[in-house]
Amino acid sequence: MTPAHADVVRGSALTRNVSFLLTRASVVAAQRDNEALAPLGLKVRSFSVLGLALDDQPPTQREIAEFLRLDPSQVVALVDDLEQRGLLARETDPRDRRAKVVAATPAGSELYETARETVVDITAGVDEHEAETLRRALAKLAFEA
Amino acid sequence: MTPAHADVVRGSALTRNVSFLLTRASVVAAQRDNEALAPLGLKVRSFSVLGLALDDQPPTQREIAEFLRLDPSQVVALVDDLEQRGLLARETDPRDRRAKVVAATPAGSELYETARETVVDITAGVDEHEAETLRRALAKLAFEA
DNA sequence: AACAACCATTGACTTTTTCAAGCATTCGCG
DNA sequence: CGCGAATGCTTGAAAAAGTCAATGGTTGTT
Repeated sequence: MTPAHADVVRGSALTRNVSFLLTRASVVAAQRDNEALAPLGLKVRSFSVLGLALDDQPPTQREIAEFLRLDPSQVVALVDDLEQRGLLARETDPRDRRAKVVAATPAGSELYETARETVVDITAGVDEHEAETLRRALAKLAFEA
Repeated sequence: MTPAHADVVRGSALTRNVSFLLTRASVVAAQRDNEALAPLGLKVRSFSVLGLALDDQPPTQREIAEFLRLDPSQVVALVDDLEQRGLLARETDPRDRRAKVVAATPAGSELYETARETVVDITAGVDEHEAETLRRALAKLAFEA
């Protein structure tokens, strides 16, 4: 076991800084999730894209980019990868032929399901009421743009 | 105003995924903070390092790396920059001459103070009780390694 | 019909992240 | 004590992620 060197610093004012806690928590979560998803050939990014593509009314790439706060060009790469693996498909939006709707294939939704089981819920150590307040507060911060 | 394209996707299951909310919220926060800090020549990273160097018992680079979850080599670059600008100083730790203790200079702590005022508190729209639960829950997630 | 706005894509470029190797120092153990 | 393993900082290279401008096809507006 590492002798918790970080404890020295634990008393820092940063510990009460929500921005800092946010980034540290998200890094911790992302590292864990990426590790869990690696065997499936996914990362949190591709996992999220797959999840969005699963919707009844699948999103366009632009919507994905906005939702995930990515540059559209990054979405291209993500979708390219998942499409080549047969996990989702691009279709030009009939209502706007510039846009491409991204929908998961059966294989994609199947993989997503196993992936979802693989990723342990991060709020395991938190009680349900607290977890719910957490979700609500985070959602507020995440979508306050 | 943009017609909130992302709303289409707002109902996605991801919206209840804490990991996702965490990363999205932290990206939003980081972008805002970076923007606010830019005029001072700081980013959230350097701001954090400065904050840690302000402690009564200043940390070593290794401790900074661990606390910020960065690779030690990244800390080198950060400290290099801040040191060249006279905002902090390296001193070899008398108790372990391999390690270098990083302490803020007066100029550094002054800049940190103005920086702290510049960065608007992200929990402005959240009531205090909720903010406190948020902090507690985030801390749990952030340090559960 | 013409023009501006918009989506997806490409390519270039910068920044961030991740690794491995190096030197100096410390620690544990014989 | 002395020797090898481990640790802390530093460097440099490679991979990944982020940013930005330009292009082709399409839409919407005038």
